[in-house]
Parts: sequence; C-alpha cells; structure tokens
Amino acid sequence: MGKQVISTPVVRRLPRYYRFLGELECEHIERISSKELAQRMGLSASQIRQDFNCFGGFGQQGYGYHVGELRTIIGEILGVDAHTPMILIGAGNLGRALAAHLDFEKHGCELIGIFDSNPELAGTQAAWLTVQPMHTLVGFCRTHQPQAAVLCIPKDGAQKLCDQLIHLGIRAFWNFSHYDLRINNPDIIVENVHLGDSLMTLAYCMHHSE
Amino acid sequence: MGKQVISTPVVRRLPRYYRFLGELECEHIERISSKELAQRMGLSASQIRQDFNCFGGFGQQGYGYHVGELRTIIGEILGVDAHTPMILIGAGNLGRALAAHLDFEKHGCELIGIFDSNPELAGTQAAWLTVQPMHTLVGFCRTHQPQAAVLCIPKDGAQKLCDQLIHLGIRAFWNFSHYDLRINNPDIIVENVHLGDSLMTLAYCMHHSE
DNA sequence: CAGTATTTGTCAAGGATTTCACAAGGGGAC
DNA sequence: GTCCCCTTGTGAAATCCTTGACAAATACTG
Repeated sequence: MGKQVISTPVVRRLPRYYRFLGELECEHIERISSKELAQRMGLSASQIRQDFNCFGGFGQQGYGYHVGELRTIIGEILGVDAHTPMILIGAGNLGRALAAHLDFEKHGCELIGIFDSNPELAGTQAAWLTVQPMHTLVGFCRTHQPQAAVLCIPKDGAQKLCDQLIHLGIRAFWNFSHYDLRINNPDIIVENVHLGDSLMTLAYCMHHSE
Repeated sequence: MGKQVISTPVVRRLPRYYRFLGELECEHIERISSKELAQRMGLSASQIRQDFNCFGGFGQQGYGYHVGELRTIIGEILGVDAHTPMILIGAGNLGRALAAHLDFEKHGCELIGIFDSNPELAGTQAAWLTVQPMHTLVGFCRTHQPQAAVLCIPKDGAQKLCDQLIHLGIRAFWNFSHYDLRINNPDIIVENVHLGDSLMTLAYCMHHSE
C-alpha cells in the first residue's frame, strides 16, 4: 500500500476527467474506452490509461471503464464529499460573484463565512451569507475552525492577512489577489488564480498567431 | 530572424515575470540579477536566464538586467498595449465581476461590449458599459469588429454560441463556462478558466497532505 | 589601470512527462 | 465452448522541460 506521489500534471487533469465523466453520465453512457474518452477530451489514449493507473487499474480489458464507477472513484480521490469548511475574505465584486456563482459543496468545500474590511459592507448579503466585519474573524475561526480561505482582496494587505490566517488555523489558500503569496511552511497549500495572467496569455497567443 | 516557437511553460511564466518586474519598479529597484529575481519568485536562476533568452539576450554580464527595460520588452512580447477589442457574453455575477474587477486595458485588451440573453438584464449597467440584448450581437460585431470574447455563460449554450461567434469574426475565447469548448480550427485560440477545477485541485491537495 | 568578483548566455546533463508498442486477459458471436 | 476482436496495464523509448556548469564579458575596487 505504498503511497506513491502523484505528479502535478496528473492531479491537474483529474478534475477534468471528473467533469467529462459527469457529462457522459448525463448522456446515459455506461461504458467508455480510453480511446473514445481520449477523442472527446483531446488527449491521447495512453495518457488516460497511464493517469488512471496511478491509482490502481480500474478498467477491464476488452471492455473499457465503467463510467459511473470511475467517476465515483475519481470523486473519492479528489475528495468531493469532504465538505472542508472554508471562509472568504473580500466581499467585493469578485468575492460576491464567486460565492454566488460557484457550488462549493460540489467541489469538496463548504463556504461558512464571508468577511470584509470595509465596515459599510458588514451586514450585507453575499450569496446566502451575511458579510461580517474583520474584527469578528478571530472569534469565528476559534469557534468554527475553517480549514481554508478564499482571498479576494487587494494585493497590499494580502501577505499580512495570510500570515494572520495561518495563525488562526487556515492551511490552504485559494488566492485571487494579484499577488503571489510567499509562505515558507511547506504544509500550507496555495492555489493561485491569476486572472490577469490568464488574460495576458490569451493576448500573447493572439498577438503571435496569424 | 527565425521565429522560434516558444514553449507553453515559458509563455505562462511571462505574465508572472511582468508582474514581479512591476513590483520591483514600485520599489524603485533599477537593476536585478537572475539570482536575486529567482529568490523572489521561487524559481531557479538558470530557468530565468533560459526563459529570457528565448527572446534574445537582454541582460548584461557582470551587471544583470535593467528592470524597466526588461519589463518594457516583456510587455511588448505579451502585447500589453495591443488594445484588442473584446466583448463579454453573460452579465451574471461572474461576468459583471470580471468587467468591474479587471483592468482589461492593462492586459492588452479593451472591453467594448457586454451582452446577455436575459432580456431583463438589457439596459442595466455593468462596469461602465450598458448590457445589450443578444439580438444586437450580429450588428455590433459587424460594426465594431471585436477580436475576442469572454464567455461567462452556462455550459448548455456555450458550444453553439461559440460557433456563432467564430462566424462573426471572433478568433479567441476566454472561457469561464464549466465546459471545454471543442474547436477544430487551429487558428482559434481558447483559454479555459475552470474555477471549479482549480478549487477541486485545492481540495485534493488538502485531502492528501498531513 | 590591473585584478577580482559578478553575472550573463549557452551547451550539455539530468529529470519529468508523454507516447509507443505489445503481451495478457476479458467480452461477444456463433 | 471456442475463436476472434478489443482494450487494458505496463515497461521502454522518445520528447520536453529544468537544472548544472563554465567560458566570456562586464562592473567594481583600490
């Protein structure tokens, strides 16, 4: 039962597999071969087989993969039913949009609190939650023990707030601020989402193709 | 003047370099060595040198790189001053937040129109633009010739809309719908931003580290 | 002005990831 | 039940990306 380390590229493909298998389920397709899945996803069949094999072979020779079963397994690997408690800091445009737009529970998390440093926003609604002022953060964390935080704040205060949150028990950050958090503790997980970078990449590709 | 193809990993690092160089400029640092930049960014010095060399050596031996100059060059490579005209489809939570939150002009683009299929949203304000109904889309594209589109729509209509937009002259998509666009034309550029996938990756990392 | 300390550009080695190729095993037809 | 076809799992080859090492060139020091 040696816990082999899974490489980053494989991990980043897992959610995509999960999504495509969900689509197949919607189409009531019960079985799929690596070849067929590869065509749908624009990958190579052997990559798919290699990826799935990181977690142990759950296909059948001469048959392929059971869609439902495979999706369940990948869901378990990803931890989609974990309901990790999560807070969101920064109830501006983006913060509110994320809270409203994204189904956290279907992705392994549960949004349990929203905070903003602007006192005027405290008390307003964001999605189904009430925005709380920052001074209640410490007490809230003591009581509800959130594990992860979404950061939708300007870059200036980001690093300081991040350090504070680590002290309060947060061990994972989903970071939307235009800033790369710098954390020396390797147990703290950071997922940076730099929308500006993504847009620039698009601009680059347009600029360099005709 | 052979136009060497730049590998994807390098292209994806460019915006990050651009961002860090901007921070250095704010701190009034005029020169930087690959070693020092590497420490700040958490990369290796030789990777930085290798990356910059894809575009021709613009450092000085024994000195390092001129921050301002380097940033200007990378900006030109990325095309940050291109002002590519862009439209946004889907003025829901996320669409509005993007329009308001992101400075398109600083990233090589110019947002010139917002559309939504819900007639009730037509006429409302989103950022500094007025949301337009979908039936004006064709005319608008003929007149203003947008080059790229941001898609903030549910996945159901995404593929169909995408095909239609290609007909109207759109050649790049910044796709936020929970769906992978499937386009056979290699000249069309797609940048998928799957926020759900990103959140699941975070959940996976939390689940598999203690 | 000579000597030393830096630092780049670059080539080669090392690692990581993807693709290829094929043996082994199961499914379906008759 | 037997044969044939299909598809997986897997080890090895190939490709791609990152790191290491060093000569050549520049800046700085006294």
